[in-house]
Amino acid sequence: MGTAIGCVRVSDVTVTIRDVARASGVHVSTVSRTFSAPHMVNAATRSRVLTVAEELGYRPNRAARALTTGRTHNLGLIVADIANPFFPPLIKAAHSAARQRDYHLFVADTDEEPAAEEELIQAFSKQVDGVVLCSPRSSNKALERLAERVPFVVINRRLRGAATVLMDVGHGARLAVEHLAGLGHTRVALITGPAGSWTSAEIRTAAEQVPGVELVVIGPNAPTERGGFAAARRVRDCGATGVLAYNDLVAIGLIEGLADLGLSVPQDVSVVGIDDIVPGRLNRPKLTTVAMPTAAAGRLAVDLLIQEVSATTSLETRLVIRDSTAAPR
Amino acid sequence: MGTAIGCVRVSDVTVTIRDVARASGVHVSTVSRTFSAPHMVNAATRSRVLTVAEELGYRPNRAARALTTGRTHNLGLIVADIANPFFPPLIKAAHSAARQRDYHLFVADTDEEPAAEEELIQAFSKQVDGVVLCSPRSSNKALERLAERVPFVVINRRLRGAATVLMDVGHGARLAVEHLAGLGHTRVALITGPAGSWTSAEIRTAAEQVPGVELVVIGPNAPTERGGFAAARRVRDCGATGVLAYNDLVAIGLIEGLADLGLSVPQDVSVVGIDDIVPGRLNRPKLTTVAMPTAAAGRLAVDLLIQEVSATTSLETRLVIRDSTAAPR
DNA sequence: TTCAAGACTGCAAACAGTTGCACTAAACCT
DNA sequence: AGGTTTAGTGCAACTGTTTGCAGTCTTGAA
Repeated sequence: MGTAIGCVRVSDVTVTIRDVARASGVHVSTVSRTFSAPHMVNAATRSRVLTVAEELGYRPNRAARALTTGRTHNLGLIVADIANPFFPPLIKAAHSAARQRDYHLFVADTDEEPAAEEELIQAFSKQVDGVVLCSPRSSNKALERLAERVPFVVINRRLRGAATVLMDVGHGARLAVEHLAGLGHTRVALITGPAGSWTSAEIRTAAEQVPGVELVVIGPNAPTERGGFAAARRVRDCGATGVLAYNDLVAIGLIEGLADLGLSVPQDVSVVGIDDIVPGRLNRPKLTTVAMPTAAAGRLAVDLLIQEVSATTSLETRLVIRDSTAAPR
Repeated sequence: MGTAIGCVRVSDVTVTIRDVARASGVHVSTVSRTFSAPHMVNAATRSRVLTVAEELGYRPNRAARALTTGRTHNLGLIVADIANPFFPPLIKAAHSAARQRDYHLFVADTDEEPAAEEELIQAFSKQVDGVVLCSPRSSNKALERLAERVPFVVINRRLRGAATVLMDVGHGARLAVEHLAGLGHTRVALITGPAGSWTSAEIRTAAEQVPGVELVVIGPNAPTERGGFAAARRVRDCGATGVLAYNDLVAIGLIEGLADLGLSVPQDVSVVGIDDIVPGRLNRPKLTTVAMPTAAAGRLAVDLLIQEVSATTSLETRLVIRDSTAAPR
């Protein structure tokens, strides 16, 4: 303890509150208060303690503090796949919101496995004041049980009893189909996601409600570029001139698949994606898409967590029109 | 304390080692040992304690443990920009390596500000066993000072005294230029990065060493899509038929800029990028690029940190040939 | 049979802070 | 002047866990 094995650290001097107390001639409790309740200590004493602390290089030990206060000033963030372009903007925003209030952020990746999700929440529980869960895959029952161990807020899933941040994909999907209709497309294909996906159902219900367009549902499909690529043939065969894809990756794959069949976008087929991830913006043609407010969701989720308010919010989505949609031939 | 304000938690029962001890009729130290040194406790006692612990839902409190052991089983990871497609694979790999050894990972984003970097290391110091720093921007002096407070390993920067993980861009750049030369390109443009970038210098030196090609250096440029877009005109004017770009974003922007000028890739100009980020793989044409082993770097950095070995490693890069390069007209 | 060596387990002191309570002195109010 | 606040500080107990030391009980060997 103290002396590390292998790589020996030069100065293992860990300055504690007691060192500061001794050096500034006050009791430890006074030092403690200068940091956690400054108004309770005399201005002169306070500044003396502060300078001594500065000199000694003292920094309060948050873990030790957590032991008595019960608040760690840490938050957990659990996503399905850090490397999925959908998440990084969310993570970044969550981190920034957390930092602003002097919280640190644990980030974890479940690799799409529900079991890992529960395991991680458990493991975090004592170490964080709360966790934000993105599109959790665990069962309601499991989540409700876990909610007793640690407060959390859920993004992109309805869960009674837990604070919730939703992004209104349904609205976005309707906008997308209306956009296609407005351009003159009357037959629109919907490339759905995996079977049983909440988002996919949401999109479909909304899309079906747009008057004046005939909707051809193609699916289920893998929510990936390959999934989109594979769907190209069925799109061509169904005679649709406009397509709404489950997400941007699918849209990008689809465009490629269509190109393989000699169809170009947007001349022959118009394609709109969902999510507004970076690769879609850089794609050629630049993807028309439903922008999901991932950054806002991340920020909001940590704010809710920190303020311990239990609300359910639905964030607006919007349609970003770029180059992959045009009037039909 | 205990009772949360605002959102009241149902079961605030935090089961401690003492509860388990009482319920299983042994001393706390025995319970402690069944978890942290199982071989020291009798098999029968151990299993009794374990079942009781399980029943009560006991989980050791890592923060409390850290207080005596000095090891938090937490790691910090600091990157310049979480949302930059270069980093997520690295973060994911680091997380996975950490999890494998039962460590948790704090992730932080400096927003490209050196000050934030130092601030974050400070803030982490008591809470982690070490931090991995990606391409730090802080001064050597600042970093050396910080190294006394917490062990760290640096990715993508040489720093004496600190464990280091490098990715050999130079070698990759040479491979790229050789690839172009092999295709028959004799005049190759190099789109450099920002002035003063270590990577950029590295790339240039290596590229210059390839015999048989005339290198035209264009730069400095912003390391972004816009930077690449803006460089298109100069590429056309210099008469090069092959281009090595500072990174994939620049390459993608460049391809777009060239298209704007009526030049297509790879028919008129061959372009190779560096990094191998997802948007490059999804781009059309699919980008030929120098793959940086970001995942390996993240994983290795974490391993070095945990094992407290102070080495400096250089990871191989390799050339991934896709569709943005071809023989010149 | 005796003694030493293990194998377990308990005791209590850390670890780095926070906080309710008690105490002192000064300031305020009639 | 005497009593009552109030501000500032110290005391000590507490947070959940680890760990060196010492004690007890077996076991094995001489």
